[in-house]
Amino acid sequence: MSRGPIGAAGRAAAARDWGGDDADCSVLHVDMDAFFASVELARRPQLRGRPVIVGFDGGRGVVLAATYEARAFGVHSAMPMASALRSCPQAIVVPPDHRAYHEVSVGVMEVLGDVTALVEQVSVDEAFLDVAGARRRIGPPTFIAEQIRRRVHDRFGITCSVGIASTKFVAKLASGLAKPDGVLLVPRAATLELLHSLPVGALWGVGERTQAALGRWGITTVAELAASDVGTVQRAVGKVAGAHLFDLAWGRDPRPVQPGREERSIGAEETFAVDQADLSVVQAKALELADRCATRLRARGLVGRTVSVKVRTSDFRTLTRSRTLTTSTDVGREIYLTARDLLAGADLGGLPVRLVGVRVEGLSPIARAIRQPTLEEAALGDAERSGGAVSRRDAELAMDLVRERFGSLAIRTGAVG
DNA sequence: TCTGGGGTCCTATAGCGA
DNA sequence: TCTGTCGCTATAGGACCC
Repeated sequence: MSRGPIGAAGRAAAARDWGGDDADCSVLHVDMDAFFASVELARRPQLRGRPVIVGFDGGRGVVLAATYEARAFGVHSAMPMASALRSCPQAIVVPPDHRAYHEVSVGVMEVLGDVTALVEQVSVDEAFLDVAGARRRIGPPTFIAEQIRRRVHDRFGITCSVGIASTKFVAKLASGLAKPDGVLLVPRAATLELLHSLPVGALWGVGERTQAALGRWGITTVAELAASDVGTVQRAVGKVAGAHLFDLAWGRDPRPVQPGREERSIGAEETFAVDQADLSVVQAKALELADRCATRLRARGLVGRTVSVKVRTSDFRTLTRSRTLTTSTDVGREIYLTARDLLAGADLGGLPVRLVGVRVEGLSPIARAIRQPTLEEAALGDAERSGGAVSRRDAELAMDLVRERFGSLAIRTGAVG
């Protein structure tokens, strides 16, 4: 689901055959092609060959994924749905089904896990593999790549592209160039020639702002970045990012493939169909979102210590406020009460609210954390608590069970005073 | 043209104790 | 004792990615 910063001409030049020397090329980047759209097509073969857009029709939605037939009309992910439909009025719009995508994602990761244990999942539709070990057991990286592609296609009816290189960044670049439905090997010896043929925007971490910042220093291509000195790059974009970009431009990327990275935060946010001037409506939404966060925390056996809220006002400005609790929690009501407090303290300049979000950070496994009683539980006193009075957390755990059995709409938290 | 929702990581700043 | 500073933590905001 990448949005290529590399122009068509640059792509054609860079996507060429760079030779077959795979010595030292043990990093694979596997990336599903138009993932959400492909899953929909696999379920509805009658849509094959037609421009399909995944997203919500009407309202304030954006394009989540588009088939290559739709992309031919200039449609790309993150584009507002309204402008996508102006460019491609004949497109078939399919609402997203995240549960289905998650299921396929889990299956694809299983396929990758059969190759090696060194799999680092980066998002729902992509992962890095270190096949240095698997190579002796299975075969050369290009063989492994084709095997993965065949298995994913046979099992799920979707295609993926694989980049093979000596570093994560170049492997990712290669998978992007291989798209759709291809494999690209970039031998170590060819790395610099490839990199130095690209615009700076091709570097991982260089978006619109960074590109503009580098542009002010006359740097528009990776070759120019590599030719300037580190100090200049650092003055343009900051110390850490500057050193990192300079390294990438010279093909240096020491980051290893890291399996099993832990989650850092869990959050939920929602954009209102119409901007809300009524704070009580915003609070009610915050309650729902806090509840969603808590349910997900409990499902993963995690607790979090910092609660943060995000508010986007009608002028599209975003404001965040956060507070660290004395003890970690997975209780929706606690998260909500903190969020409500933070919302009340935020100065929105009298503007209506477009979006509200709640996020819990500073996560740790509940087994490692000592969960303190909530304020309410503490108020009940030890005797009552041990004597069977229902704690807030127990009540929410019971709700989890009901939701699991009867669906997420079966039970909801009421407005809290 | 009018901008979602899930995240990660970095930077600046401020307060605090040594 | 006063002051500067270092390191740590919390907080706010921003850029970026898919």
